[in-house]
Amino acid sequence: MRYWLFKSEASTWSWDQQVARGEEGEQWDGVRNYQARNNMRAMKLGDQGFFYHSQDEKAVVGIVEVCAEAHPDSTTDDPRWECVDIKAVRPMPNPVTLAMCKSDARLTDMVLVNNTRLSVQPVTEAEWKIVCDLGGL
DNA sequence: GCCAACGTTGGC
DNA sequence: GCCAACGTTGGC
Repeated sequence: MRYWLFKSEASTWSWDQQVARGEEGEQWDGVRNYQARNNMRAMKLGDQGFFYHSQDEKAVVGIVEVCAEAHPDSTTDDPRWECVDIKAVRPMPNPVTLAMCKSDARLTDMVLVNNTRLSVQPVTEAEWKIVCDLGGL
């Protein structure tokens, strides 16, 4: 089991929209970045991920699960781009903000803190537990 | 709204 | 294969 973080602007695709998709989930399309795509290719069914709202909220607002492994991105004909499907698992009782992550000495190596522009990121097990703890899970 | 960081593109 | 130019993202 591995852990990930999915970043989205709430105005483009929000946690509420993700929740509304239910068990069916939704493909995480539109990624046009090799690093992010490679991360998605590495995902396995059942892997867990954080759902992060960038721009306005800048916080981890929920937990998602990979419900389909990498497949072609239906929003483009370009065969280079693939995506996974994810479904909402549960909301964070208390959203974990970027500021909280930055100020926590245990999270200084977190990709979210160091590479703000990567939209699909790996999260270590230790980081996962810390963020879940901060979020009230 | 600005700007820094970073990825991608294209000319050479 | 290098590097300058450009576009995009996202924090502030």
